[in-house]
Amino acid sequence: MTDSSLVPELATPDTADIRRRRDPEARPAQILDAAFHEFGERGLAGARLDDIAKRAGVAKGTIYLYFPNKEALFREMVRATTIAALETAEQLLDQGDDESAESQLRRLSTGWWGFLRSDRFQVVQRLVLAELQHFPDLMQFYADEVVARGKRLTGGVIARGTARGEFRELPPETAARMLSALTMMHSIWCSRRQFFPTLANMSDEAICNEVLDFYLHALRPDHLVATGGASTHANP
Amino acid sequence: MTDSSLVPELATPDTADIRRRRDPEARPAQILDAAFHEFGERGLAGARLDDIAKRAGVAKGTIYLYFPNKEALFREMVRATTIAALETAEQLLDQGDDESAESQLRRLSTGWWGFLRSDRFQVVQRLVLAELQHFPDLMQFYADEVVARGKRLTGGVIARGTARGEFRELPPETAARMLSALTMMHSIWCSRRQFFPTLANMSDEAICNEVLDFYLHALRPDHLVATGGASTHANP
DNA sequence: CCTTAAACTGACCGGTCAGTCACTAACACT
DNA sequence: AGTGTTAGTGACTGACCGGTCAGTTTAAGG
Repeated sequence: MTDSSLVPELATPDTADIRRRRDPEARPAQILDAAFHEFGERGLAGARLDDIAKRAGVAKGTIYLYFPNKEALFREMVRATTIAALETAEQLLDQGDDESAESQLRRLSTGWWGFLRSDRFQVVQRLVLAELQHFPDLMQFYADEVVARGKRLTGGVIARGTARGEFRELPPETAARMLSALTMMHSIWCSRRQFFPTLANMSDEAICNEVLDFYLHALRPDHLVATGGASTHANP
Repeated sequence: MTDSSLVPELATPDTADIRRRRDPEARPAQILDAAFHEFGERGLAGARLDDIAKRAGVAKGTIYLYFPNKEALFREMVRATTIAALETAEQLLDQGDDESAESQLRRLSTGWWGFLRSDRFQVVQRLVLAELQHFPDLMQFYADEVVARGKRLTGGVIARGTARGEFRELPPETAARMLSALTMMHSIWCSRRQFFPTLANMSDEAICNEVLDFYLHALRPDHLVATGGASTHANP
C-alpha cells in the first residue's frame, strides 16, 4: 500500500536499518520489546502477532523461529520483567546496615515504588491482574518468586525495626503485606490518573511520600509520643 | 434435531422448565447472570456469546433481542453491579449518628468488605482492572459513581472522627484513599488465596479485622498514649 | 380450530487471526 | 562463481466467532 510502485528505489533510502538483518542474537529482545507494547495496549487476547511483528520490524514467521507460540511469548515477557523486579529489590537491600530501620524502609520503598511505576512493570501488573489466572504455573511463579521474596525482604527490614524498638510489635509478614497493599494499589491508580482528580495533581514522588508517611505512622509504637522531626525526613 | 420424532412426549418430562420460555421479563437477568459467569472466567474478549447463550438456556440470537451487542452486555453488567455497590454503601451509612467514628468506620468497612468479597464484585473488579481502560466512558462512570462516591462516604466518617478528636489530623480524602487501597488490594489477593500461604489460613473476617486494626492505628492521634482497651473494640 | 404477532432459534456469513511452509536472501566457506 | 547452511519472509489455511435473519414455536384472541 506504500507508493513503492512509484519510487521503488527511494523507498529504502537508509539501507542501514535493513542491513541489521542477520543478527539473530538481537531478535528475541526486539520481539519481546514489541510484545510489551502490544500486549500492554491490547491484552493477551487482543494483541495481534502481525502487529507485534510489524513493530519489531520482522515478519510474522520470524517470531515463530524464536517463540513456539503466542502464549510462550507472553510467559517470557512476564518472566523477564518479574526477574528484573527481583534484581531491583535485592539490589536495594544490599546497602546500609547501620542506618535506622525507618530510613532503610524509606529507601527500599522509594526504590521499589520507582520500579512499580516503570512502564514495563505497569504492563506486567495489568496482565497479571487480568490474565494470569489462566496460567496457574506462571501465577505460582509470580507468587513464589516475586511476591513472597519481596515480602521476605520487606519483612526483614521491619523485623529489624521492631527489634530496635523503632516500630511497634506486629507480625513482619502482616506489616509487609500492608505496605505492599498501599503501594501496589496506588501504583495501579496512578496509571489511571485521569480518572482520579486528587492523584492527577500529585507527582509520583509526592504520592510515594504520602503513602510512606501514612504507613510509618501505623508502625509507630503505641506508647511513643510524637518526637521532634518524625514526619517527613529521616537522616541519621 | 432432537429425537422428537421418537419420543416427542417423553422428551420433555418436566415441562416446567421448557415452559418458562415466553417469559421475556426474565430474559435480561438470565442472560446477565450467564454473562457474569462467562466474562468472569474468560474476560471480555475471551467470553463467547454462544457459551453465554448456552448457559442462559437461550439461543445466541435471543441475546440480541435484549442487548445490541457484546459490549453493551458488558456495560450493563458493570453498571448493575456498581449500582448495587453504591446502594449497599449508602445503606450502611444511614444508621447510627451517635456512635463513635471508629465504630461507625468499622461497621462501614466490614459491610463494604463483604461486598468486595462477593462473587459478583470479584468479577467486576477483575474486569475493571483488566479491560476498562478500553472503555473510557465506562471508566469515567466507574470513577465518578463508585470510586468518588465511596471516597466521599468514607471521607465523611473520617472527617467526623477527626473533628471529634478520635483520629489524628489528616486530609479525609487521603485517609479514605488509604483505607480503599488496603481493603481493595486485600480483596484481590483473597481471590487468589491459593498462591498466598498466609492468607490461605485466614478467614475473610480475620483479614478484614487485621486490615482495620492496622488502619485505625495509623489514624490514632500522635499525642494519644494507648489507653486501656484500645485495640479491638470501641464502644462508648 | 385458525390467525396473528411476538418470542425465539440456529444455520449461515464474513471478517479476523494464529500458525504453517515453500520459498528467498544473506552469509560462510571454498 | 559455486555450494551449503542459517535466517527470514509473507501468502495462505483452517478454525473461530460476532452478528444476522429466514424460519419455527408459542400463546392469545377470535
